[in-house]
Amino acid sequence: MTADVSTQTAQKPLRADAQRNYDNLIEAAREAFRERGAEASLDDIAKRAGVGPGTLYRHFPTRDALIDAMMRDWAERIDADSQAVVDSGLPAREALQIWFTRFVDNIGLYHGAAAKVMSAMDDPKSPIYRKCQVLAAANEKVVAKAREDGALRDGVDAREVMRIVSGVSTVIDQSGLTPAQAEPMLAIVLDGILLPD
Amino acid sequence: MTADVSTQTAQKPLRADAQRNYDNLIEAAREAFRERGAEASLDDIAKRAGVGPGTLYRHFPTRDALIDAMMRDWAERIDADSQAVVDSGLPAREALQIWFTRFVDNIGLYHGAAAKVMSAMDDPKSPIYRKCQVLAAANEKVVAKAREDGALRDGVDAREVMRIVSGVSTVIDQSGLTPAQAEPMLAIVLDGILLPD
DNA sequence: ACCTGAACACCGTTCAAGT
DNA sequence: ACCTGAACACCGTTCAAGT
Repeated sequence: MTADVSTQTAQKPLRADAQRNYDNLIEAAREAFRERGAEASLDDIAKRAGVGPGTLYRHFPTRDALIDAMMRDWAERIDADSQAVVDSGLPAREALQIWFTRFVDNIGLYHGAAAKVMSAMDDPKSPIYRKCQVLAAANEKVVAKAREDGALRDGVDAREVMRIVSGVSTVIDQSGLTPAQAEPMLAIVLDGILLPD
Repeated sequence: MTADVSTQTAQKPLRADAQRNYDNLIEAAREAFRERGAEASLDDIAKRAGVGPGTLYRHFPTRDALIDAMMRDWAERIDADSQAVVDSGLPAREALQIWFTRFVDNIGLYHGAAAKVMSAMDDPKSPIYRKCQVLAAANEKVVAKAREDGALRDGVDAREVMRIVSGVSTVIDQSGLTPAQAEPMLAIVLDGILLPD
């Protein structure tokens, strides 16, 4: 189940120069997206990577395909974070609080990332859909643990929890707040899904 | 306090042809934004209004200035909705539930509107900032009423409530859900801010 | 098999020339 | 005082020519 992360994905091996271009493009994209946000110029990314624009398009036919490739290790980080929380044995409120905080951190890859992940959540045609499924599964796991502990209100659905925490993430991202400023909103969510007392 | 809404804003009167162009541009913008979302082509809007692109820029030097003009009656609708809820005499939960639902509806003017309002919320330099202030004041009023009724948890801040409901609105908008599908998320917010029992 | 970069298209923005 | 539309700049996207 553990994939080879050092090269492309799980595809046929690339020619040496192509592999280098591929890696350079992803690195350049990370920089550019961090600096400029989700609308970063693809031409600029190609320039930073030292390749022609055609090469970028060869490897990544769409902007989303490039973003998807940038997020390779992201899914693994998500899995690790959710597993750590479930294994921690912490009480439900603390466990969920940590998980939500990690959620907001992880989804804030660059300006506009939270919104992009959100649109992909319900769109199976999006290249990022798979990544969202990983996030959904991780969230489901943490919420299920809290439910087993008898801590959740009746009718609380993991999917809705994921949606609302994504919403909080978008607020942080779009309003230019720091991740720490998500805390009051996350407190509302916690009180909203946990049984009182 | 009630403004003349049939012409420009509260500015000097425009020459007759300029006023017609101004109105046509706003109408064209409403159509275009509804169809194409927040990134609608300005050139296309000018064409729809039957004017040159220069005319659009004369009246609205930035995209946000045009959006702000489109939202003229919006602020009044917000005010009316919040007042109606406060005057209704409904119990806090029902009142807030109706207000939040209206909030989500109102902020979903076109695809991308919720995110735009959110970014303007904490940015006094945005042309839309004033409109956000109106929304914030209306929300404050409804939340204050619930607090007077002794229905709110300690430490619940109207600003945070506005942020999280804006977040819910963005989820609806970005994920292509219907406003009705906000209900489970709004239920979480309600349980999160109201005193149990 | 992969890369380059010129070429095209589209759109935002400005401004000189008009009325 | 206001409008027009040509002109420019920037960027996404394609593709013929190269290695």
